[in-house]
Amino acid sequence: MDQATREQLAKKGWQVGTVSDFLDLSPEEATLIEIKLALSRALKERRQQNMTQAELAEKMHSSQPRIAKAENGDASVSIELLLRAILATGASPQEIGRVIGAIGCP
Amino acid sequence: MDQATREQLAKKGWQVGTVSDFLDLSPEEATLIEIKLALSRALKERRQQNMTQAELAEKMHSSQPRIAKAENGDASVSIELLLRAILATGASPQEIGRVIGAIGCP
DNA sequence: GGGCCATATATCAAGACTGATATAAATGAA
DNA sequence: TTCATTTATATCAGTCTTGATATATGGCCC
Repeated sequence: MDQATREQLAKKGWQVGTVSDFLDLSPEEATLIEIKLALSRALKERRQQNMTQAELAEKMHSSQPRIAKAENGDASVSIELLLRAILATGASPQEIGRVIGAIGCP
Repeated sequence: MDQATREQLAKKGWQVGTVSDFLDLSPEEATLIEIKLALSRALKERRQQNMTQAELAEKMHSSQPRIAKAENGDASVSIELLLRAILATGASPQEIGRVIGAIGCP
């Protein structure tokens, strides 16, 4: 993860323990964050093709502000909510598998 | 999802709203549960090849009882913890992607 | 400019998830 | 069987995530 990415993450509330911890995330922690970011990007792409944040929120019994946070990779959004949202856009497990499997593949 | 699967789930605490709701989960809710179950099965397989529950727990700063619950598909375990555990066994995003992508593929 | 829609940000109480702890059950070797 | 190891179950206080709500910003047409 490069420095620019880290600064972006910090702005969105990502922190693991102290700030100094944040400077060297374990590979596992970094991968987990990458999974979240990949899911939020995929969510945004899929949702934009079919509906508005408010519509998706209603469909999945959540709220528009929470979808906004999910799409922006906010740290307060769980993977669980990201997956629920992506599934609500009509994605299949296969599509989700592809999104996660593509992480780190140049 | 067949009847036997449902009965197993009920025993582990899976419920969405009331029991009657549980009898007809939305496809999205069902898929989310299938994702969790697939991840917990994969976790158990991978972990057993290399280490004990206690060892894995220490490596990822969790506890042995929580790993046990994760491997048994307990409803009180989040996808987040499942992923952290699988990553701690050394799995790559690609392997996780395969696990999720294989859901529903006979 | 104003009005309208979509998205972003802030706050908060209620509920879910967590690690820790204790303990019980299973497994297996001697 | 007894003992050691591993795994399962139960409880609980602290923390994190949630939906709801209010509000702010941004774009776009008139």
